[in-house]
Amino acid sequence: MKQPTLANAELAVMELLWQKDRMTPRQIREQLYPNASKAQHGTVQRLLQRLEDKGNVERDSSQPVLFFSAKISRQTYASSQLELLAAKLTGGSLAPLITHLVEEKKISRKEIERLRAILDSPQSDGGQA
Amino acid sequence: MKQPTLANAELAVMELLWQKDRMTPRQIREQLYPNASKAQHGTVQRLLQRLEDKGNVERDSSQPVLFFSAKISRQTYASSQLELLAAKLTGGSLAPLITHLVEEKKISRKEIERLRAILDSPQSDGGQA
DNA sequence: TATTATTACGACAAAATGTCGTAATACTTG
DNA sequence: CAAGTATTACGACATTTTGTCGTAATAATA
Repeated sequence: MKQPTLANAELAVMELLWQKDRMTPRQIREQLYPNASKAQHGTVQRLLQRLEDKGNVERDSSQPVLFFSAKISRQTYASSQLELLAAKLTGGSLAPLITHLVEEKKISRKEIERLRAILDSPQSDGGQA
Repeated sequence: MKQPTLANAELAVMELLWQKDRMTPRQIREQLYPNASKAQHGTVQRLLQRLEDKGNVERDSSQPVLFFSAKISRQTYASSQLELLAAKLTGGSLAPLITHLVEEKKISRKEIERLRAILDSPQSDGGQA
C-alpha cells in the first residue's frame, strides 16, 4: 500500500495514463517525445517496466499489442504521498499541515469551503480511531 | 520559498534541530552516530553544509563553537512539501487529496474534528482567491 | 519470406545521496 | 610557548536513483 515516490519521468507516464485510461507504449512515446526518434522506444519501455515493478501500472497482453493502464489512480497515489508526508513530518497527522497553510493564508477561501464541505459529508463519519 | 525535498539523512538532522533549537555539530553527531567513530565528523559537517546551502539551516559563528539551528520550521517545511505535492498532482488543490482520504476512511474521526476546528477558526476567513 | 513493428532487457551517463579522509584552523593544557 | 586535541572546511568516493539508449529476440504483416 505504501506507494514509493515516483520520479519525474515516471510521473509523466502516469500523467498520460491517468488521462487516457489505457495506452500502447507507442502512443505513450509519441506523447512524451513528439519528435519520435528511434531511440526513445526503449526509454518508454524502461519507464513502463519500472512502473510495473512498483505496482503503479499494469499490462494487458491479451491484445495483439500491449496495453498499459494505471493500476493506481491519481488520487490514490496523491493520497498515499500525503500520508507518507504526514508520517515523516507530523507523526501521521494532517492537522499541523493544514493549520500552517491556513495561518499563512496559503489556502484560498474557496478551497477552505471545499474542504469544509468534504469534512461535513456523510462519509466522514465512519473513520476508525 | 519553494523548499526542495530533503533526503533522509538531511531530514534526520533537521529532526534534531526541530527538537533542540540549536546544537553544535558535535552534539548532532553524538545523536546521529551514538558509536561516535572518528570518521563521522565529516559526514555531519557535510550534511549541515548542504542544509545550509538549501536554506534550511543557519549557523551562528559568534560563539567559540559553531551552533546550528533550523531556519525553516517543521511546519513550514511540511506545508511547503504539501503544496509541492498538490502542485504536482492535483493542480494545486488540496481538496482531492483530503477527499480521497476521507472516502477511504484513512482519516480518523478525531482527526476530522481537528481539521474542522482548524477550518472554522477565525484565521481561515482571510485567504485570497 | 523479407521487412517492419514490438517487446524484453542489458548497459551507461548523469545526478543525488551517504560516507569518509585530510588539511587548515582554533583551542587547551602541560 | 609547544604539543596535542578539537573544530571546521572541503574534496573525494561509493552507492543509488534516474534518465537514456542500443540491441537482440519475438511477433506481425506485406
